[in-house]
Amino acid sequence: MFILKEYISNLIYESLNKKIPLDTIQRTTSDSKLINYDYASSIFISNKNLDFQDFKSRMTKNKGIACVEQVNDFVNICLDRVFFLNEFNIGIKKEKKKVMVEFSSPNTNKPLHIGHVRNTLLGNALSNLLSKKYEVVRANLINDRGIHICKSMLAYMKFSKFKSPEEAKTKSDLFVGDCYVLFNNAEKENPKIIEEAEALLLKWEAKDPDTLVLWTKMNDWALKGMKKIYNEFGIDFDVWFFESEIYDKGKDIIFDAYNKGKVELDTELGYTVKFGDKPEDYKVVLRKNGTCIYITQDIYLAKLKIEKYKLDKSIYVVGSEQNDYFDKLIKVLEHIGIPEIADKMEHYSYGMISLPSGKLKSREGNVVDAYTLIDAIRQEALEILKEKQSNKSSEDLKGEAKQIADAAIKYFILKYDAKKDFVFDIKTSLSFDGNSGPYILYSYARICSLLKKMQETKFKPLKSIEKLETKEELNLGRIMLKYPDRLSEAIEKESVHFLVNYITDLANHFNTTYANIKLITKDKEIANRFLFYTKMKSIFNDVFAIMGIKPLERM
RNA sequence: GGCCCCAUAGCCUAGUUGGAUAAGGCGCCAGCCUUCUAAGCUGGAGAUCCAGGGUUCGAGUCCCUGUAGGGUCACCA
Repeated sequence: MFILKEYISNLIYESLNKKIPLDTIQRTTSDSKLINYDYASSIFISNKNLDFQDFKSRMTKNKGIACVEQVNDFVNICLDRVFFLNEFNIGIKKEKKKVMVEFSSPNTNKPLHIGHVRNTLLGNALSNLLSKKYEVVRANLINDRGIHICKSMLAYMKFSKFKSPEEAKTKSDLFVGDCYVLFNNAEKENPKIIEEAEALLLKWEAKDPDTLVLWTKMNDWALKGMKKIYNEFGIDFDVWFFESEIYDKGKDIIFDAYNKGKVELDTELGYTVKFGDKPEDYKVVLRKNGTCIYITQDIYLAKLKIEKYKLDKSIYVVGSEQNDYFDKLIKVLEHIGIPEIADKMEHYSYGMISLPSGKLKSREGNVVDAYTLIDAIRQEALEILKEKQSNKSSEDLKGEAKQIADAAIKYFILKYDAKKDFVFDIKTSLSFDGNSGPYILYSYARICSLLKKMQETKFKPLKSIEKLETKEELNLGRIMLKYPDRLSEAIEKESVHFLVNYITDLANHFNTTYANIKLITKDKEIANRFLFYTKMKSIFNDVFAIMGIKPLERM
């Protein structure tokens, strides 16, 4: 697969007789201004003494270079798009590197909410994206122990009107979440109830049989619901870590570092790493009584991941509210003498989702849980389908509505730059027209339908594309050729939204062409177009696969 | 208060190592279905790119200051 940026930069470099360094040859962006060209370079602005005519004559000798012109101080290059389209195929050169992406990582005391949905879809798409180039291990860390779990358990025993989700006629993870809300309401009345939850945690840690039975039961309820959502979104994990199995590990690492003098035992704070003299440079890593805190486990897990799975990189998809925490975690690892672990860790931070009413607060039940989101959007999709395909029963349309809703959610979540916060308003956020999941799905269905209609004409097939028939399709070809560049940039920058924007742009131009040009005409033209739009379809398929969207052949 | 993130049309966003006329969508206005799928397409109005300074041939993009918003400052996870 040609990455044009590299390919052309190299040609320019060669054609200038290597008078300037390769890395100063830059592509200029502003793609919308390059409709007639494929590539622009500003080298002649910063290197006025270069001989353009000489450059041009060398450059045009290369295969696939159609023209080289000087416009407004830029060197614009147009390619023989047909030549490159025939060379074009999906797939990027693999690199022998192993990357773990940990994402989703839910607590088992409450159901997944919109914030987890962002995490999960983002982590999944990032994994898909990186697996184009690297070997990727998908990991999920289940936060299945701790005081918050005990709160739900206690409330279940004391306040729940129902014995089970079945009895309450509610989804099992929502049921657990309801218990959590019950606890927090009770705590407002009686703050001392927290002591009972703490007592329950001690019983859990002492492996009290009755407590363990209840804990197992409620965790199963929570996990069952979460797995259902993973399943619906088409998300799999290769590795599951359970906090309950590792929460008290990591002490040895701390004690070892303590013996080496890297960790201090502060009589006030406990076992502490001190990067500097000020209190903000301290990080407690173990309680003074020797019991573990969260970071103790994280230190252990960081090491475990990298050593057991022989990783070159360990990515954590975790919200931006934990930026400082991850900075500290990495610093601690460096400081206690395992920088080789720290070096491989990366916090993939993403922004918060808030509701029009304000911040998400799951303890008050002020959340959009994943089911509410999914159900609402499916219902909406079904209504639209019923209107458009009134000849079918609503049972028949349900499957299609599901897929459209799925695409709408995924597009909506993935189109944003991951690091940005956004406000989520279920009524207005998930659009079915314009820049949306349904829009790219619809464009794809049109391409499929077009190809099918073309086949029905029984045209004489060609081995390769011979020409692009219209100005519009020449432009489409230009956009298609950018795909490898976009893909490699997206991998490089770990930015899924590059591709979401790209595919929207491609869909946009395709629809323009479709509306303005009659595409099924003479045999010879159909033969060219069939190959051309088949390639376009493969780009859609590739991006859909990364986004985790299942395409529809018709809608 | 310290540290971190962010600021682009009425609204939501893109703007990929600084480059040509700041791009798309929503909403608004005017059009396009007897012809390959109208969840579509065409045209129009709408932007002192938060403010001020700096670096540069050139700044939405880099640097400084300020302002607004968000995050975070636990022996919570």
